Order: sequence, then structure tokens, then C-alpha cells
Amino acid sequence: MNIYKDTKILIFNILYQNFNNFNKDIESKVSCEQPKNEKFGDISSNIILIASKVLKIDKKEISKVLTSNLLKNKYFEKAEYVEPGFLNLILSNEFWLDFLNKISLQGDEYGFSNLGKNKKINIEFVSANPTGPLHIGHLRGAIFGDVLSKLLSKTGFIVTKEYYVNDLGTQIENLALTLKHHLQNYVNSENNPLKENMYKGEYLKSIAKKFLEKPSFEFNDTEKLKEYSVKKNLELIKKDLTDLGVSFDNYVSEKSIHKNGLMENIYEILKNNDLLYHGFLEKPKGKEAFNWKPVKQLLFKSSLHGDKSDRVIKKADGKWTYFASDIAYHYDKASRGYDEIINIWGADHAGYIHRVKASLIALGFKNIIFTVKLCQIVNLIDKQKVIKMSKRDGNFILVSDILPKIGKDVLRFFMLTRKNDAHLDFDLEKCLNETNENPSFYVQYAYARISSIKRAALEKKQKIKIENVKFDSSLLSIPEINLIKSLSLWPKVIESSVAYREPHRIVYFLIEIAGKFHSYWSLGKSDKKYKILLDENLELTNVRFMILDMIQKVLKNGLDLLSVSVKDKM
RNA sequence: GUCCUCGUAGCUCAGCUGGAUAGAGCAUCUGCCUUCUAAGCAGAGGGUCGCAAGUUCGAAUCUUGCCGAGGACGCCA
Repeated sequence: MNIYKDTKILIFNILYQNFNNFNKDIESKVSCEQPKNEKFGDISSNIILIASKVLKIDKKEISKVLTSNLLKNKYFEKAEYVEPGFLNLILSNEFWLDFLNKISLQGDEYGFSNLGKNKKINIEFVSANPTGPLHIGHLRGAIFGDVLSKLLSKTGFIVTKEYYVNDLGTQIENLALTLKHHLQNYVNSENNPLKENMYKGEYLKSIAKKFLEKPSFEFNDTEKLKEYSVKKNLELIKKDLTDLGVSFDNYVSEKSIHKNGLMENIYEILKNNDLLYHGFLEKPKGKEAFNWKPVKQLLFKSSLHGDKSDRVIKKADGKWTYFASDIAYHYDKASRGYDEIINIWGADHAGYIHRVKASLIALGFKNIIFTVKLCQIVNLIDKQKVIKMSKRDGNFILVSDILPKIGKDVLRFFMLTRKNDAHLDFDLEKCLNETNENPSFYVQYAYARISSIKRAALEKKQKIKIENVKFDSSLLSIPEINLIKSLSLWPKVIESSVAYREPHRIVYFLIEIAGKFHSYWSLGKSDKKYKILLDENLELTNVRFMILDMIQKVLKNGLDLLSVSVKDKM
């Protein structure tokens, strides 16, 4: 029920029937939308300009054909040609009333359509290393990924939410060392300070304590220590995710990728395609060249597929690099038959996109869409100052620190009030104190006010119908039509959010439509005829109820996508 | 040095992938609670869309070049 799309189709059909040389190639150039400025009507299109240029037909002729045909339809009240080639349409009240009836029949389904056509999408996000609980840095990606997944699965995609567990490598070695350190401290009743490469944080002490409770503990068995600490840290992470309202379908372990022989698999494929060689890489530029040694290593010709240099996949000591694991992991994902693989990464991983993409192409997955959404840094602001966090000092602010204070709803909503690739200032004070600066309340308040109206109607014992109202459409006034017009944008908002994988568009729309409602509500304060419940005109009251009911449904469905709750009273 | 992201009102940011007179919140100022929730509404001021060329009917949006901010460039993960 996207009236802008429908109108475009209508216009195209008219042109198709009237001009022999008309073809639909111009479709992507033709706009058909609600203009910002009301003076240009309800729907505006640049069709005349584009069509006349491409088809070499006189503008006036096209406009004549279009307007005369469109005006045969009772839904179009006015069709106007405006230089340099716009077609501006004004829709009749009857149209808006019928439209309202139609969408209220769709109810909760309104706005959602089968955009995905059962395409399979794997979306990987968070994937925080299992070396400690989630901190602020993970928050944005977690919520972004969760909401995007929900949005996609509500619009006809088959979505798998996946978490990649890096349970291998030096960080896990360090983790085990840290655990061992704590264990030794406990057993020997000592308090030796942590070493440089060890993980800070109290949580590892409690993990060590729990390990001691086991009937037989063996802290010289490094493998066992690794396994145990990874398991316990994952439990912490999962707890944080649950509290945030984020869930996953799949946890894929890096270790199992190795165990299942996938490294050998990709090695064979790359080798058979002549994409591997032993060679030297140039010294990295910019940064200080830490432990740099010019050595001969196994390289992957990623530069053949769009990367700016070739990459090491096996080090001189015979170990696979992290990138090699990642190739194997993406090989695994791609082999599972997805149409699209979405990765949500921190912006600092931007440089990684090309090489992963190159590896997918090299492995023969040319038809899989590979999408990376980057989430920019969140600046945590307290008392107007940015709080610097550093891994070295272990002063990361944890999700579990702020979540109980702020609450899931506010946190989730707030994290989506910016485009994913823009910096986000996360001001604790604003979330806690000045609630009027927090848009989630604004939207929830609109919902609650509509509930309140419904209660008031019940008390007055007004018989309100919210479907298929027969009504003289000429009684509709501009404020009501404007609300219906706002509702008509909902499908478009969902479509574009899906198309660009940008859930923040939903959030902005919710704020906008909540604002329109608040404004309408307040009209009744100064002008009695805009009071929603009218004793003398039950029909008009019914229509208003239908509008408000639809606004409430859209608010609810929108907030549902964000997993933010609604309240009937605030 | 190369690459990526960003630059829009005093501040924080949207801007429907090229549309007509660039929007919102905060802050500042002025109004609005005897009747459906004031966590709200109405109004005012505030702009050379970083700068400069180009593309065209039309540019905040696309191209190029500068300027500025942040990030990445590993044989770490």
C-alpha cells in the first residue's frame, strides 16, 4: 500500500498506452514523492521532464495526456503541469478516506511487505572477543545489528544472526595466563600484580574462584584454562546481550573452523586458482614498524581482486594469520548458501573490507552480496566531558554498569538516533535527567496519549468503530488529512530503511509522526472543534479514532522493530 | 605517503541516493494548562550546507582539487 509507488505505476501505464516509443528504462530517473512544500500538491513527479527529454516528445503533449487521463479518476482532484517539467497532483478527500479504510484493514501488517522474497541473509555482529564482558564500545553494533535483523526478517528475508567467537590466538593465551596468575595468587595466598599483557578486571578473579571450586582443578593444563575462561566469559557476554534484548541464532567458534579442516580447504582452493605464493611484503607505512622483519611468507594475491596489497595468510612460524581464519570463516558462511552476508564492524575495521571481499571472490562466491556496515565510535559523555577509555588501564565502562541506570528502552532508542557511520555522543546525564531531551519518551508519550483517549472514550461510553467507516469525506479537515498523509509515508520509510540497511530512518520517522500527533492533539486545546471526542458528531469522532488508531499501530510496530516497549500510561 | 568516514543554525544531528523557499532537538526569546496526559503545543530569531571549479533544466546530495576533524594502513586479534 505504497501510494507513491502505485501512482508511479499508474503514470507509467498511461504513457505506455499513449506513446508507442515509451519504454520503462527511465524508471530509475523518475521521482514520485510527497513534496516537502505543500504548495506542490500531495504527490509530485518529474515525469514530464524526464519523459520528454528521453522520448523526444513535447512536454505539453505529455502533460495533456497525463492530466486528462488522471483526472478521469475520482481520486485525483487536480493535476497540474509546472515548469520545468513537474506533474503535481492533489488527491481528493475521498481518496484519503478510502486509503484510511484500506490501511486500517491491514492493521498491524500495514507498511510491511515482502521485500526480501525469502532471500537468505547472514548477519554477523558484536563478535566481541571472549576475554571479558561487553563494554560501551560493543553497544552500538549490538543494537544496530539486532534491529537491522528484526527489520529484515519482518520484511521477508530469512535472517540468521551470528556471533563469531575468537577463541583462538594470543589473546586467549593471555587470558589463560591471567587466569593462572589469579589461581596461583589464591592458592599461595599471594597478591602478585598483573603483568603487562594480562587482562585487567575483577571478573577474572571471580572466574578463578569458581574454577577452584571444581573438584579437580589443574592449572598447569593451559588448554583447560583457555577453554574454561572462554566459556565463562561467553556466559558473561550472553548475560549482557540478554539484558540488552539481543539474541543470536548461531555462535561460530574460530577454533572449530580450524578443527573442521576449513583452513586446509581454503588453502587448496586458493592454491588451485594460483592465488598463493611465497614472498615478501613491504614495510608498513605510517606507524612505527614494531616487530617488523622482512621474511618470506605465504601470501594471498588479494590485490588481484581489489585489495591494495597482498596479504599474509601463513606466518613464517607456520601459524595461520587471523586473516586466514577469517577467510575460512567467510568461506564457511558463504558455503551455507546465503544470498547476502552482512558484517557489522567498528569503523576501525574499515580497511578490512577489501581483503575479505577479495577472498570471497577468490573462493568463487561471486554472486553473494557482501555488505559491511560500519558503526562509528560512541563518545561517552559525562558532565560535558568525553570519557576516555583505554584497554591498558582496564577502565572500560561496561554495559552492565550503565544498563540498569538508563534502562533498555532508552538505551536502544538512543543508540539509533544517529546514522551508523556518524559519531554518536552518548550523554549519560541527558539520558538520566533531562528526559525531555530524550526522544524515546516523546514517542512513547504519543502512544500513551492515544491510549488515554481510548480510555476516555470508554468512560464516556462512546461507541467507537475503527474500521470501514462510512462518512462524508468533505467533512475531513486539513489537520486530519495531514495525519493520514504522514501515515502514507510509513511503507516508504520501511522500504528505504531496508534498501540501505539503515534502521535509524525508522527512528526519525517515529519521532516525526509522534510530533504530528502531539501537534494535532494540542489543536483541541485552543479550538474545541478539534477535540478528538465529539459528543455531537460521532461519525467524525470515528474517523479521528481510525487515524489515531493507525498512528498508534505504526508507533507500536516501529518501536517493536527497535524492541522498545510501549506504555498505555506514563 | 595511501585509503576510509565525516564537515549542514551557537551546540548535537536529519535531509526521502539529483528536485522546487535546506529541517528537527537542545540553547535564547514570546505566548498556551477550569473540560480527552503540559514528558506537550504555537510562534520568533538563528544558514555563503568547509572552500573552489565542473557535470545540467536543477547540486547539501554526483566528479575533481584543496582545507579541516577522526580512523585505518601488521609478520595483532
